[in-house]
Parts: sequence; C-alpha cells; structure tokens
Amino acid sequence: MIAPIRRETFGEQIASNLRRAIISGEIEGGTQITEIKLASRFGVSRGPLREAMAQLASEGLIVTVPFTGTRVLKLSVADVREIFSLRTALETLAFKTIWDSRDDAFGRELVSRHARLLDTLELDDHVASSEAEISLHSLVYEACGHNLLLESWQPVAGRLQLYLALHQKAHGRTGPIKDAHEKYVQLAVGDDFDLMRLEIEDHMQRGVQQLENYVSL
Amino acid sequence: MIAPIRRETFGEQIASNLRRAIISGEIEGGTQITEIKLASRFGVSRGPLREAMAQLASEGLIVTVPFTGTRVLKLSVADVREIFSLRTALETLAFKTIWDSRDDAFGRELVSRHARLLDTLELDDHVASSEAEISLHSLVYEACGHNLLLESWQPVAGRLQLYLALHQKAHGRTGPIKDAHEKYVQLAVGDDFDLMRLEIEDHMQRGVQQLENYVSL
DNA sequence: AAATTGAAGATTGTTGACAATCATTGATTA
DNA sequence: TAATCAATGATTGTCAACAATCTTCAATTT
Repeated sequence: MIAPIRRETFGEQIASNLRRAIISGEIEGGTQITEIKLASRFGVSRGPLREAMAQLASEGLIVTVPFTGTRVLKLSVADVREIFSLRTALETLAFKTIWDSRDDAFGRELVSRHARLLDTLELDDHVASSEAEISLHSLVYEACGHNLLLESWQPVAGRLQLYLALHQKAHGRTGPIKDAHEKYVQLAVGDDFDLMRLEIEDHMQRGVQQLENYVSL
Repeated sequence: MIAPIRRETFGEQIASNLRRAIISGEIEGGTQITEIKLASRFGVSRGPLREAMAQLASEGLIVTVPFTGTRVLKLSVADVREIFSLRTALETLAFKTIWDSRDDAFGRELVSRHARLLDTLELDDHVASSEAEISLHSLVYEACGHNLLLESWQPVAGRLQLYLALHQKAHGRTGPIKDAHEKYVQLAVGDDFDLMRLEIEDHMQRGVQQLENYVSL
C-alpha cells in the first residue's frame, strides 16, 4: 500500500506559513496585513493568497472587513476565558468518547508527547513549546474517532496556541508550570473517568488563573 | 445609534444562496458541483464563486479535493451521531453560561421561536421547519455572550439543518414529534439547571433514536 | 482478453489587469 | 476656528484568460 501523495495548493502552503508567522508572534496582534505585500513576500499572485487569508479568517486568526482591510487577531482577556471554558467542554467529551476504547498505543503516545513538551520547555523556545502543548492536548481529539469534535477543536487550538506562545514569550515558563501536565497524563491513562473530568476542569481553571495573574500585574 | 450598513460581497451572497440550496435538498448529497456551471448560474465569474465554495467547505457542507472536484456533503449515520453528541456538550455549556443571567427577553424570544416552529410544522414545509428548529436552538448560543461557542455552533448547525431537512423530507414530521420542544422551552425558562441539563441529554438521545429507527427500516 | 499506454476532455489552480470601495488629507466654506 | 466636501491614495473585489492537474476512454500491446 503506497500512501497517496497529497499535492498541496499554493493557498494551503501559504496558509500554513502565515499561520506559523502569526502564532509565533512574528506578526503581532493587531497588525494590518495587505494582500499585495504578502503576495510579493510569498512570490505568488493575490489569488492563492486570498484563499489562504480566507482560510485563516475562518479559523479566526485574522479578521477581515470587506473592502477595507484585514488585521491579525488581537486576543482579549474575554477571548482567552472563552477558549478555556470551551476547551473544558470539548476535552471532556473527547475523553468520554474514547474512555472505554483506550489502548496501549494511546498511553504511549501521550507519554511521548508529554516528554517532548518537557524537552521544549528546557530549551525555552516558546513557539516550540506552545506547539508541543497543543500537540499533547490534541491527541485525545485525534484518537477518539470523533471527526466533528476534532474539527471543532481545530480553530480553538489555533487561538490557544497563539495565546500560549504570547504568554510564554512575555512571562517565561519555569518552575511549577513544568509539572502542569503530570497529573493530566497520569489520570488519562488511569481508570477513573470522574477524576479525569475533574482534572480537566481544574487544568483549565489553572489556565484562566494564570491569565488573571498576568492581567492584574 | 445607526447600524452600520454591511456591504455584502458577491462571494458572501453566493455562499448564502448555495447554503440554502444544499440544506433544502435542492442539490442532493454527493452531487458534484463545478465552479464554471455555478458561476454562470449565479451570473458571476469564478473568483467570487471560489470564495463562496471555500466558505462552505470550511463549514463542512461541501468537500473539495484539490485539482479534481468538489461534492456536496453526504451525511453518514456516524456523522449524525457525532452531531448529536457534540450538540449535547455545546448546548449544555451554553445554558451553563447564560443560566444566571437569563432575563425576560430571553424567555419571550424562546417562546416566540418555538411558536414559529410549530407554525412551520403545520405548513409541512421541511425547509422552513428545519430552519425554525435550528433557530430555536440557536437562541441560547446567541444570547449567552460566548462568541467562540457561537462560532463553534455554526458549522454544527449547518450540518444539522441539512440532516433535519432531509429527514423530514423523507419521513414527514407529525404526531408526537410536534411536542419535542415543549419540555425544552419550559425547563429553559425554569429554575433547575440540572433538569435542563438532563433534558438536553434526553433531547439529543431522542434525536439519535429517531435516526436509528430510520436506518433500521 | 487483460493490462498498459497515451491522448483528449473536464476541472481546478494561478495570474495580471481593471473596477469598486473605503480612509485620509487638504482645501473650502460657514 | 470648526465643519464640510472633494480629490487622492490605498486596499479589496471582480473578471477573463491561461496553466497545471486529474479523469476517462479508446487504442495498443502483451
């Protein structure tokens, strides 16, 4: 069985690049981006670039106003609160869906992604570590076999990664935060769903709390 | 305060029209749609039409394979099950979010939309009644002030309406089904959140049950 | 007859030019 | 001086033609 090659369209490639540029903070929130500049930067015409921007707009990473312009998303505190409250609901459903059909591979992959997160935290690379954290949480969505749920997670994940990268960039990420996912992984491979459910709620609660601390400074 | 006029782009108008055509069943699931035919049908060039299709693709109503073609979504039984399980999680969060800040206007609007649903059921217009049912359920998302949640509901609502319209078209919609939302509305304006939560689960359960009956015929 | 090859048709991807719209700025007027 | 208006520049919206890719089907070969 040979895997079918996936011919990527210009628009898709550009969308990936742009997404990374935004999430990494290379393009700051609130910055206006114009089609013609980006087009020349990527060396394509405005057509494919337009599609890439439409894609990112549908993911909520940029905001387009017809006939006037588009800016990259500037997260508000309320936005971040919404992200965490929605995550609680989605991730609980994901674990509920997969709970009785978890296998060894799931556990191994979870531990592996957790290890990778710890590695990137050592390196102090906020883009890589935000990516790793998203990757860790994404596993349950990928594995639970619920396509619509995975699809719903996607736009949330994009915004979340944007927040994580910015937050870590501004604050660093050391000390107790490194342990933040120990219990998560442990319970996720355990046998008590109610404990897992509580841990998810608690995990998100801590995320919001971190935001509150940041804001009140 | 004057509401700013919202100049709609061709692509957006076409997206609306196409969405309705798909949801109403005018274009059947699995049908291949080509840009050039639709473009001439709508009297525009392929550019704006492409944007409309990209929009619908991001909503999951059509499926595009690069360089080959695009078809309108053909719902599988698994898809519908996913819709209902995700709805349970989303709608529960929506009610949880709004619960303590519900006002009279919310209750009145809920009753009003419910009345409209009953009206359309009388008329036996499956497009209008599926629209009305979506509208009834959408209220809590619109009113709860959770933008991200509302955004997550949108693509689910599109697919759901597609299913509802097709299901009603195939089966009619009479008898006990007319009462399906009585309890929902009643509890939604009541004071017991746990009862409401159970009603949501039950409501979705009944939806899936209806599907199972349909399939087993 | 079955498998392979290649040409033809259909469909999407990409481009560059032009049109429509919006924000800004400076002149004009009350 | 403050408000209004028109011209200007910037940006997005739309179009029609061309290129790249895929699918289909008939001719060819084994």
